[in-house]
Amino acid sequence: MIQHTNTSRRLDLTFAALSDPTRRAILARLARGEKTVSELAAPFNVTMPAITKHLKVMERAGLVERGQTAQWRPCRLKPKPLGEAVDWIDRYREIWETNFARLDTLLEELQAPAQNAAARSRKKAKGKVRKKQKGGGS
Amino acid sequence: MIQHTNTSRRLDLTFAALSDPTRRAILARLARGEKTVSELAAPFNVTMPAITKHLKVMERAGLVERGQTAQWRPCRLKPKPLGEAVDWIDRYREIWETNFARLDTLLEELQAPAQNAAARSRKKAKGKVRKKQKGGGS
DNA sequence: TTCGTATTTTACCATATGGTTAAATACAAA
DNA sequence: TTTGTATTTAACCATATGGTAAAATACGAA
Repeated sequence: MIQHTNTSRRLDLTFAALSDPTRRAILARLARGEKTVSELAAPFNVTMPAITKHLKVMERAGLVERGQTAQWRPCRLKPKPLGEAVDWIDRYREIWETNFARLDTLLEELQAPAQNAAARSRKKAKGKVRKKQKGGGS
Repeated sequence: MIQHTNTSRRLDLTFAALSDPTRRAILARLARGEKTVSELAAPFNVTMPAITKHLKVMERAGLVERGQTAQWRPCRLKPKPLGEAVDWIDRYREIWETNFARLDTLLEELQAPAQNAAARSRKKAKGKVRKKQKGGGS
């Protein structure tokens, strides 16, 4: 029946919010600063209620926060869920890439003399992971 | 009408695939190595067809690849879409955090003597961003 | 108070999603 | 060829999603 902890539920909402191109575009524009609903709606070819709905989805995910000044309800981006999403992905990417590195090593061992294979594999296992990320792995 | 480029469509599918807890759990287990469908189904309280469907969603997103040995169709994780998803998020998180840093500076300027404000803001703008990530920015 | 503007709410519609059971398919082994 | 095991397909159901048009709400300004 799956865990479905609070964190898990939040990830559901965050990833779901990110799975729509209109919402991602809204987010991208929101990243540059606070915007009103009509400002957000302008570039898209959908009606206002559609945007309102999208904003609700993002609000539910904790990705946007809204203000109120007169009849305007400006939106601003809350990046925390984005961080949690990245953290989740990175955890498993890391494991996967470790496995990949291990497979690498294994394949190498299969075609190398057996005596120094263990030593070499211990050596190689560092620095292989997190190729793509900006920093060195932790 | 939104762009809806190929990359955008891929992100749709990837984020949608990640938005379900069962699928995330499958992914997590797949990260530790190849598994057959029944192996994957075992820990969950759902029927096999449900798992088959989940796997199709993940396949469509390019997150899993399947083999075939006799009547088994083992699944293995393909991490590339995960990388693309993280890249997308990181791009906008970075912009947002830059804005945040700028706002910080702005607020500071508002309560500081005007003559050295500009100089101070230029100084502070570095290193503020990417708090959470392992490496240094850019 | 009345008008105009910004936004949300209320039906409503079509399609997608996540699940089920039962039947079909694919293959190995007896 | 029959049997057993792994997996998918088909048909169905309930609910969610993304969209609409039209009405309701909230507020500032005249």
